[in-house]
Amino acid sequence: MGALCHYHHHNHTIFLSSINNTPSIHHRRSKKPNTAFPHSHNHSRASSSSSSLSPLTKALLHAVSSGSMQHALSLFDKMPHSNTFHWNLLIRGYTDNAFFLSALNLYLTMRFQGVPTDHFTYPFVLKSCAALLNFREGEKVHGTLFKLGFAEDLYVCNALIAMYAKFGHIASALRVFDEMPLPDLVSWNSLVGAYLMVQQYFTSLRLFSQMLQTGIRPNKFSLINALEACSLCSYQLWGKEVHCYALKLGFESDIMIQTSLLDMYSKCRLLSYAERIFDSISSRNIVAWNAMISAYALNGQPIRAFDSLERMLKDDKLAVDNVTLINLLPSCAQLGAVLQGKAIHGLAIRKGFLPHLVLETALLDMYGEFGILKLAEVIFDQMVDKNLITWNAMIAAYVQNGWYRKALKLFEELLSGYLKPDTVTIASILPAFANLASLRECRQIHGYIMKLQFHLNTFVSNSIMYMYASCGDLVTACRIFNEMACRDIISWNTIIMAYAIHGMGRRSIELFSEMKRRGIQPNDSTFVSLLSSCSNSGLVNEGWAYYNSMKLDYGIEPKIEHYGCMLDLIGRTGNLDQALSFIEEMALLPTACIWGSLLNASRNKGNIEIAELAAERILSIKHDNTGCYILLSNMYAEVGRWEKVEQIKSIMKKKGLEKTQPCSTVETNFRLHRFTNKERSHAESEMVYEVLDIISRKMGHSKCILSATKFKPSELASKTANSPENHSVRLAICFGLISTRLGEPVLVRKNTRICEDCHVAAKKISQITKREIIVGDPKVFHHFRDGHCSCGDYW
DNA sequence: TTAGGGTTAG
Repeated sequence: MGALCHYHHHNHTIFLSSINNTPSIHHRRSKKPNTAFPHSHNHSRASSSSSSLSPLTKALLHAVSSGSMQHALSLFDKMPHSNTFHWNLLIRGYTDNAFFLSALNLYLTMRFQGVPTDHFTYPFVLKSCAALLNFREGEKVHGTLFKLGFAEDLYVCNALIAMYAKFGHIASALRVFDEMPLPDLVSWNSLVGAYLMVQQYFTSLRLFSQMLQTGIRPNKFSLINALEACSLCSYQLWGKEVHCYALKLGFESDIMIQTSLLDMYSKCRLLSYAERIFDSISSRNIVAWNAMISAYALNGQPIRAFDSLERMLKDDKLAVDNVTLINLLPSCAQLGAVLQGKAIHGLAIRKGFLPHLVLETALLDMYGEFGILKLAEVIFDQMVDKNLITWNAMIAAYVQNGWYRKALKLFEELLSGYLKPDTVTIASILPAFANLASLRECRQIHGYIMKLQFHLNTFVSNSIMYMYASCGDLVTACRIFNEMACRDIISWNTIIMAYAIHGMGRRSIELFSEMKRRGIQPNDSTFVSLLSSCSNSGLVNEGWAYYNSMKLDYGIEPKIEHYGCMLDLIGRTGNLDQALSFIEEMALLPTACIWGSLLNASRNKGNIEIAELAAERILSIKHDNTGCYILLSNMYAEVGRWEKVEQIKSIMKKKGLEKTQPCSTVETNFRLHRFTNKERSHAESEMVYEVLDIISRKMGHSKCILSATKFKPSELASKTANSPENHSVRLAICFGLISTRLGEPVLVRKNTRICEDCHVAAKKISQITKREIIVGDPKVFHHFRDGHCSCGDYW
């Protein structure tokens, strides 16, 4: 391990410069309790040595120390002259045995009866308030002890810091610390711990460093705190520095320090360092094994996590505890090992580990990742004890599986309860807004987020940006990006994706260049954004260039998403042979998405043979893919193969699949207007049809202009009851034209992809009316301006 | 008689 020590010469050294061997300062009680206060008269007696204690007092002391509170209470009741010392003893007994409410009540009785309290009383009372999370009472006790003159006592102050830390009231904890005459090691450790608890890792590290500078020699708890802070910042260099310091102080073979180091290296993504620490532990206990199992999951080595489990059971003959199981679950999720996951669930039940808040939340999360939402819901509903993390996990499970409505419902339920959402809640729920909400609702949640000050969090800002972009408001998405104080790689990937969704590939490329200029290293997601942008905008050559550069210049191996983008790009060129050979040469097994991309390409080219092939492959993977049936059916209809159309219709009927009812929406200031095909129930329907009629006439003989469809036998008109002239999107566009301000774009959102006729019509309408028309479908936003569309007529 | 402790869920 000595090899790690060279790091203290590094520029980033923050701690070691202040490390020396000065002995710790001895802190003495700074000030005697206020003896002028009337209640303190028999204080000195209370502190006398045990040799001069009465037999009854000695018995009470013994009872409390051995934890028999019943006995202690009966002795206390027998006392003719109980004093402060006796009361303190009893309060201590209750606190030590976790009867916090009894401890607090006893203190209140003490005060009520006029028994004087002293500086020994308060640490116990404060600890009880903290344990009960009783903020109100804790503050009251603080007020009382302040008035009584105990607020400068070292032990009382330390207990106050710990209590406020537990409440998450960092400002109060800091104030107590700042007003202390001479904070000691415990005070510093408590404050550092307090900042850890409120997740302010950098501040806690800064405090740790300040502590070193004042010459206080840290103990192992200081180092454990510092290591946790380093791991949560994922800052390897500082972690290594603390490691050196631990060696210097002789904590090399302290198992708690070793476990903390292991965990720090694991969270800093230095798995081999973590393994070396683990190997150096002479006698491994369950905590060390659990930490190692967690390390493997965290670093994407789930198989090794299970190997460790086996070694732990066999070599060290240790039994699993609930933490072991909690740590194994993410490995199951990574492997998609449903059976093993369920086996662990069963084991947890047999071992009597359930109910257990953390274990249940971890199970819920795993089932969510498996996509087995029914089981996740069962766990959630049956949990007796839930916290915010549990709620967030359930919301995330819904969102990740596309159950947005359920997610929104749960989110609303959360808001109406006593728990308050945090940044994780918000970042988890925003994709549901992005998918389902109107712009007005997006603005509402945005306002709410600003009120909570969560918009300052990069993670949240990224989600807000994406939400606006997917709801059609690219302008606001950009403004948020520009106003962000702290952009990470995800911010850049998101803004590039935002332009991709809106078919503005050139702008995506500019942003990619700017990102590189600023020294930000692109990752694999950056290329997903960039390649989809090239594909959506028809930048074929650029797309190929980036695809090649990704591998050559950045060493990023293409994932299935990258292949999907490239296939869309190839599809645009209409070269289906190239598309087929691309699929064959892929290093990964094609998914339903890949075949979907080929299906789309063959539809655009009107190649029904390849479409059939693609559809067959899709349905062999996902046999309930409605969109696939519909697309194929439409293609058969276009070439007049009605027997095939009927056949698909009957298959769908047999499988219980229903065609999604196409609908388009437009928002005015106050509400969302929804149109289906041939809609006549809208209040303004008459006006809408009048506008549609005027525009159709302006477009000229609509029939011939709009007949851009490649195959359109005359019989089609009679077979399709649903003529494109009455498609929802046109009604929505017309309503948008009359209900929004001139100069503003008309924004229409659609739940299915726009048909070719409507696409031609929308281009024409944009030209005739000189208005920008934006039509968003589940995949892209078409920006129609002056008779052209941003998608380059391929979607 | 008086303070804090390693692994654990989003």
